Amino acid sequence: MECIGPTISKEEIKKLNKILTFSPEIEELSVFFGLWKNPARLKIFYLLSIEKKLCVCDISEVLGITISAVSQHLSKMKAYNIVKYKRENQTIYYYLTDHPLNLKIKEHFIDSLNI
Amino acid sequence: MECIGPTISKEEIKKLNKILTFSPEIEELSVFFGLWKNPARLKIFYLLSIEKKLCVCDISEVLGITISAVSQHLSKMKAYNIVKYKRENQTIYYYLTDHPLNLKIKEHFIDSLNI
DNA sequence: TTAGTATTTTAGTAAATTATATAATACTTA
DNA sequence: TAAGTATTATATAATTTACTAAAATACTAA
Repeated sequence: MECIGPTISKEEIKKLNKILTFSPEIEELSVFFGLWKNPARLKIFYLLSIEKKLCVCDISEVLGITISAVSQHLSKMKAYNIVKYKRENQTIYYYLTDHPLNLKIKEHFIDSLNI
Repeated sequence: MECIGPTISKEEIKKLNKILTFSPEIEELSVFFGLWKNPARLKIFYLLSIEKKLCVCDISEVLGITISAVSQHLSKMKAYNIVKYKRENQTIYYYLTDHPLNLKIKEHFIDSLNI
């Protein structure tokens, strides 16, 4: 079905379209939210906010998914600077970064969870 | 590969597992973030925060996607109480609700977009 | 240097997401 | 009531996601 009668002016439409057609900031935000729409990653975030540092193996045990799956989640989170890691002997510990969006997610969404 | 040596105790693992295995709040949050991981829905949200009310046809023009696609996005957003609508003659206008998570998203993420 | 532990990478698959096109529905107004 | 406009619902195809299993890599410590 065609769009015959928009309720805002052609100019307004053109202006808004221009603003939004190429908007890297929105794309970036979208990717960022994409990371949080996954319950496993939300849980990892929650765990790391409590325990400060954990290894892949710990998280795998707690969440009940394979180490491989956890590693892949962490790798995605690492790519967006949500977590970092440091090695201590054989164990690689992951911990949350102080990425500004991280802080917002924690403060406004995670900390208010009633669990 | 098996997990032989977790770095936290069996009790700690069991406790955390119990907390997280069934956690409707996290599932809910996950669904909510899922709504914003889509750039089109982020843009719709942004548009509605500027224009206050818009019809499917307006949004379709601005975003350059079919009316059908917009309608489906709005329907998903409606289901989670992000938008409501009211009919005025033939036109159905959508507008943002004051859902508390809505306000947080707007205040902390949308308003700080530099576009 | 070799065996053992920890983790990542790769490959494959099932499920979810997002878009389009088309059909159906809802309402207005001539 | 019939024609026209606006919107939603349904079916489907393409893409993305998220998991597992197995192979590869990285490091430690005997």
